[in-house]
Amino acid sequence: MGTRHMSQTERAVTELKRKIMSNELAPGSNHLEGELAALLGLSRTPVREAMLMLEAHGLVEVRPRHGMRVLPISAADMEEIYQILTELESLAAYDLAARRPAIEELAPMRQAVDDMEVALGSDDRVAWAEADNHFHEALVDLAGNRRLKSIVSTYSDQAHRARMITLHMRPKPSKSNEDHRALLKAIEAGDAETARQIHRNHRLRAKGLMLDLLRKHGFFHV
Amino acid sequence: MGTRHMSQTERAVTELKRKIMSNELAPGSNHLEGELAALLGLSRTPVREAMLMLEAHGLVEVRPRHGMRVLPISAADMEEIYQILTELESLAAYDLAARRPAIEELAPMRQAVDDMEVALGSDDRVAWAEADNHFHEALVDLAGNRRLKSIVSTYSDQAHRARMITLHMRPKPSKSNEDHRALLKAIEAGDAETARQIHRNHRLRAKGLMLDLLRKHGFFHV
DNA sequence: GCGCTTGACAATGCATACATTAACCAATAC
DNA sequence: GTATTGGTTAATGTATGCATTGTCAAGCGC
Repeated sequence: MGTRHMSQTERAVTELKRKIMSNELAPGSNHLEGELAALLGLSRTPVREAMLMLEAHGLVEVRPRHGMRVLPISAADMEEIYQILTELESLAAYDLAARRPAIEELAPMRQAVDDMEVALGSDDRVAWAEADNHFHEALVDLAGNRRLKSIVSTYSDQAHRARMITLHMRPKPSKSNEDHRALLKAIEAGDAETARQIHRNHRLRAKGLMLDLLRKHGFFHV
Repeated sequence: MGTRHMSQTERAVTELKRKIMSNELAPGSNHLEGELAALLGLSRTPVREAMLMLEAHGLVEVRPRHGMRVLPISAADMEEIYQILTELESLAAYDLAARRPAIEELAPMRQAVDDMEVALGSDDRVAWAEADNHFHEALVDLAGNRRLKSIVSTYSDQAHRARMITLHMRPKPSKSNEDHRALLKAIEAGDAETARQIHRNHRLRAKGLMLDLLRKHGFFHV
């Protein structure tokens, strides 16, 4: 891996983000600049910069004298996030369909759907989730709005922990795969409005499902 | 003013942002850490942090050895931004209407519309633009999705310079005021879907108008 | 004249030093 | 027991120092 030319700040961001996403740094926990610097084997300066970046990405909150606090994600937070993702990804679906992409451009999306199909067959939820991520990522990628892509990526990261929790509680995600195939078809047909509707409904259903699970299982925060 | 308890970093962010928004720092211009530190009378550390924050807000790009570059905003950038604002503000309109706010909650929006009416009468474009900002700000504020509010605020800032340029080229914004009144009515009636449509159309029209002006007057960047 | 190499310079990335000040705790007053 | 005050401590905010390294340009070969 090309960690050779990474700045210390980047290293800190990457490493801290990994630790947060994997719950190695527990939601709600506090971490002082000095601690983290020692933990990562760096001086406070790059750690401090990394903390500010993570704060900008909504993963932590920096409170003077208390270090950074890993933000818990409540059901209410997830609702905010899913609403935003719903609107923006639906827009991406619309735009992508509207610009009538060449068939081969859609290869990543097709690949992702195929992978999801396989994962579904062997009930490998982790593989399925990964392919699902690829699908959504390819969608906003191909839509071509760089800012939209950046926002979606930020909030997908925030949602990551919650998705991992509900992954094993939800029913087999076969309906999702149908949605994805249908979306792909609408995009291929250049039917922008249909693409938007399909994806919007897909996201709305996913949102409802996730929130139900989070609330039912008493996760007021993650 | 409470600039007393502001950290130097905050001061730097505020001041640099002001300079960028007012074109005191020209789009496309480059500025080294050292220069800015001297300019603001600080050491490089808080300036450096401020640069990173402005980069996170999409106003500048930091390139090692070249300092920060004030990002020009092209018509293509404005299109991206307006698409995002359209979707998210329309969602805000929907949500606000759906939660049937108390009449007095909407006072800021009503006030903004009144102010716009007055400004329109005396053809005071700057005052009109300010009131328009208040209206949109109040809308996303009242909708209650904090993340949505934060995104909209970020991208509104990015659009600021372009809006200021087209402000005096556009026709008298009377249609805007009609839209705002209609939106307010739909929200009062709790008619979420109508509110969404009205605001979406409002934004789409504004987008088209602005892009036409930018392109017609040869502003490939601002 | 054009492109490549080389070397000096200077901007940066990071470490560290230091003053400030908020948080905590103990002791006191009520 | 609770609230208030004052002192101590340590985390931060900022400045500064220094090694690294990318940039730029002059000079060289072609």
